[in-house]
Amino acid sequence: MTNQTVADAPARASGSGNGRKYRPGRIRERNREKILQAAEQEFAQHGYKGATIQNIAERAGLPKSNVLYYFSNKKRMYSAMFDDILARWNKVFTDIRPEDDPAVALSTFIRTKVEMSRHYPLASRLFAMEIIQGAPFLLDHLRTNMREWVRGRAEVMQQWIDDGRMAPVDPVQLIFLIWSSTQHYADFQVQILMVENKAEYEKRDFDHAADFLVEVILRGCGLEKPT
Amino acid sequence: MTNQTVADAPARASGSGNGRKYRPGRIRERNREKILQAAEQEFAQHGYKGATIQNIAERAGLPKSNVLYYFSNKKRMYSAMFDDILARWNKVFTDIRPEDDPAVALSTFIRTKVEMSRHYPLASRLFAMEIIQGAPFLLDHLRTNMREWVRGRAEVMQQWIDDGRMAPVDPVQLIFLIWSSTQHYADFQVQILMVENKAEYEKRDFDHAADFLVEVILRGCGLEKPT
DNA sequence: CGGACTCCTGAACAAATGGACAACAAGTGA
DNA sequence: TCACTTGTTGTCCATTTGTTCAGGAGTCCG
Repeated sequence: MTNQTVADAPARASGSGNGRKYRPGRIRERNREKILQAAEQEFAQHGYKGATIQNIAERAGLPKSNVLYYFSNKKRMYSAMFDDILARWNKVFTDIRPEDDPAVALSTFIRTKVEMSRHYPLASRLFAMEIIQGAPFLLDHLRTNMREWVRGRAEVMQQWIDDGRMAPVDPVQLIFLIWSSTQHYADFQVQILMVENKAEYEKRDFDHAADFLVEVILRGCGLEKPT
Repeated sequence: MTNQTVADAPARASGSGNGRKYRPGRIRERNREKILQAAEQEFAQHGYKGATIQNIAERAGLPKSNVLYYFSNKKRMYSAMFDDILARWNKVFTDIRPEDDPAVALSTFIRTKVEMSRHYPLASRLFAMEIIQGAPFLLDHLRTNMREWVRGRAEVMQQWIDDGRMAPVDPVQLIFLIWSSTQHYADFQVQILMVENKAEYEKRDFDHAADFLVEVILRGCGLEKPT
């Protein structure tokens, strides 16, 4: 929807029209990035309504007016963030094909998602927040893109099942299971750390979690951990 | 922590001291309940910062001032809610013992949690929100009660493993897996409904989900679905 | 240098927000 | 009924919030 190449910045800048061509400028890109990063923190922590532009500005180390220069209002800023995040995600997700080995494919899927929880915990929490709040901004995305995505993967899994290559479990539920269990490490980080009495995550924690999930879920699907 | 029998209401009512004994009154209980229910909706949808007393009042069908009469401020109202919810939860959770059958015990655990997602989706979302926001109000609860709870269950499971009654999987991770996968149906309701192209949940959806989870997770632990 | 554009920001504002309070209404036990 | 506690609510207030705006600084190209 929103075009994110040039952003929507000027908003009320002068007439534009047909002057000399002008390079978008590096400053724009740099500040945009700084702000979006700050926004990610703030929105992930307080949700859409709870987040304040003032706070975002402070996190970014800029005056509020400057933030509003780049994103003319709160709503647009919020959308822009999701455009960014969804683009980032789309880049990572690999396809699965009927001729793939189920064990390898599922294992890769799980490990990829755990890595995402590790590298982009804020994005994960942000997404969780948005959904819990009723997905006012992402409803459309869920209804179209995500539904298709799930349908596609589920069909491949069903193929595997029909070919007797894995146990007959509901593929859609399986996707939900993988989503929830992997995202959990990002969304409920605080809870996990408290329960495990740790100050912060280490790399090996994620490796351990991924190993566990791969083992249990694959076995649950009648598969063996790939070598 | 907070005593919830008489609430904190009067706040600035006259001296109290030693007048005649006075019955707490039914009105109090009824309104308190109405407000807490409204608060549950509002806080679950917008988080602590995003929720407004005005909105809660409207949902409860009362003037804002009246709401503030019962809960002298926002923070107290939020805590009171969690006192309620945690009490409700504690009532439901059954213990597990080393001599129990692992398959039956885990199966019951999973089904109970799915039922909770079905009956108290707001509470689940509320809890999720609180954790995502960094658990400012529940940190202590996580660090003490919940940690102990997990430790206890994990010990029993470890016992089962040592006795060769289930596959050697990390018990703590297993608890996280069950938590995340079952809560998912409450917290990410909108996403699931959109992806499955449904308007709302039906009872059978939860039954189906519970059956799926029991089957996959139990098999993942080297167990067989109990009859 | 000069002009055209981008970038920056303090000030101002209307609306919303959490909360205080005082006056009043209703309930309760004797 | 009376004395006292509990319940109700309109009004007020300081602060915060999203957003506008006008003017000024900075940057780039010829």
